[in-house]
Amino acid sequence: MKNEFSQRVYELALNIPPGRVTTYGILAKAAGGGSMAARSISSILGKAPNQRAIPWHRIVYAGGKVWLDDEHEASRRRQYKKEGIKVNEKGFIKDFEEIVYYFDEE
DNA sequence: CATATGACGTGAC
DNA sequence: AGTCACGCCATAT
Repeated sequence: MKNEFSQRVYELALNIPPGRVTTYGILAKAAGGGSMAARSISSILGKAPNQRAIPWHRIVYAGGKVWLDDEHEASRRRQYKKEGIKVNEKGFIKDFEEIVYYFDEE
């Protein structure tokens, strides 16, 4: 069912290991859709009731680009540093290919 | 059922 | 690397 998708997305999002990151595309694909379903991810998680439990900092753009927000940039960088994730000044994750999580590592 | 929206992806410049 | 236009998908109204 379609509802399965959103449920799966939610589960996967919360299942991202600390110190690792994933992209909207990977998440969407792992949930049963394609890379192009990334839009729905933000739609689903963005409208989820308990956003407080959603690890947004572990969900990045394709290529390891981190979502930048002038207001909460400092706190986000702090979380990344806390998990050992290095982020560039430009907002790109250092060694992205090494810490990206594809949900297929078992 | 049609339209708008969202923490996106991809390709072109 | 940065920006733009267009495409894609699930929800909300």
